Amino acid sequence: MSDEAPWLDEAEMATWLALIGVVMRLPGALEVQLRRDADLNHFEYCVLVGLEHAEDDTMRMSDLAFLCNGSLSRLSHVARRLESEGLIERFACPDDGRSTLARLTAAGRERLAKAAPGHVKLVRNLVFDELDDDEMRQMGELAKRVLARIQA
Amino acid sequence: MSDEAPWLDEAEMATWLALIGVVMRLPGALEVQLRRDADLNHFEYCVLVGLEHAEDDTMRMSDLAFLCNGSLSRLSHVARRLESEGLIERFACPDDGRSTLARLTAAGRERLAKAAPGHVKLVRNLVFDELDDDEMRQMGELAKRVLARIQA
DNA sequence: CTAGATTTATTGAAGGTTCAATGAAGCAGG
DNA sequence: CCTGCTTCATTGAACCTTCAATAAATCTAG
Repeated sequence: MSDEAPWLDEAEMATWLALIGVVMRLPGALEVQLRRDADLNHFEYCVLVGLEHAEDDTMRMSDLAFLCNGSLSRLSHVARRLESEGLIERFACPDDGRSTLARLTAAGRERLAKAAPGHVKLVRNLVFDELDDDEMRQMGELAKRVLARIQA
Repeated sequence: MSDEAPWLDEAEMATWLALIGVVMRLPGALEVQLRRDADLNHFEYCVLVGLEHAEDDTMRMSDLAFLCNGSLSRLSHVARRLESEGLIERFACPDDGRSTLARLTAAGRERLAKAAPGHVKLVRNLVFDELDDDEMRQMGELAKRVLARIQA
């Protein structure tokens, strides 16, 4: 932990305000579309996408929670809702009796299909259409390095 | 709204995952410190900081909500809590009968003083210590442009 | 001038997230 | 083995945010 200069200078403050602005506003912007097109919030969408990209559409709860950048408790509550809607199913892990596996159902895949096209369009519209290829890669690299610190 | 290519290529996806990771995890990381040091969540902290930087420590509710990247309804609920703790006070705007002004109290300033040093340290630790000056400015510029799209 | 539209703010209800507690399953050392 | 420690997951309560409804003040078009 750094232990120096008390506050941020002008350039740092400008950067921080822009970053925190994106952090605070992006989820809400994404959720408008997801709610309208597929009645999902952003975290629910991440869960379904995470499963879709996994082997056999199946993943351990705790791995899924990490992938989706949420707590296990949060995922557990969300999984109950998604399961009650038939979008995922849960079952005991054969290899480790402590673990639960979650799997995307056909209905879950259909729901995802309703959300995804509009979601991608929106992501392009909000982020990628604004950046050229160099800027996009630079943004990714910087975000990746900051993310590594947050996760540590 | 762009209306092209259906999904993100590999580099775009890597960028998106890093960006969304920061977006999802940063608030939680900040709140641990704020809760510990000053029993505030991040939005409450933003409200107090916003007022501290304003003329006469006073700002219209709707301007404050925009500055803090939240809805007016959210601010209204939070303002009730902060006011009941004596950290801010609210009063009618003399110029426009529809508006309410919020002002930071002495107690609010003290509470902020408990939170701020640790908050700045954490922000430096998570973000600015990772970036050199060029990278910091680049990040700020890119975030600013993306934020402009989100706000529009 | 005034009727309707807009801006500003608050409120209650519904829904989602966090936090702490609980418990089951596996692991590690004696 | 069996005791304590760790991992994995769920749960309920408390808390926070969102959404829709409400209402007051201001603006605007005719």
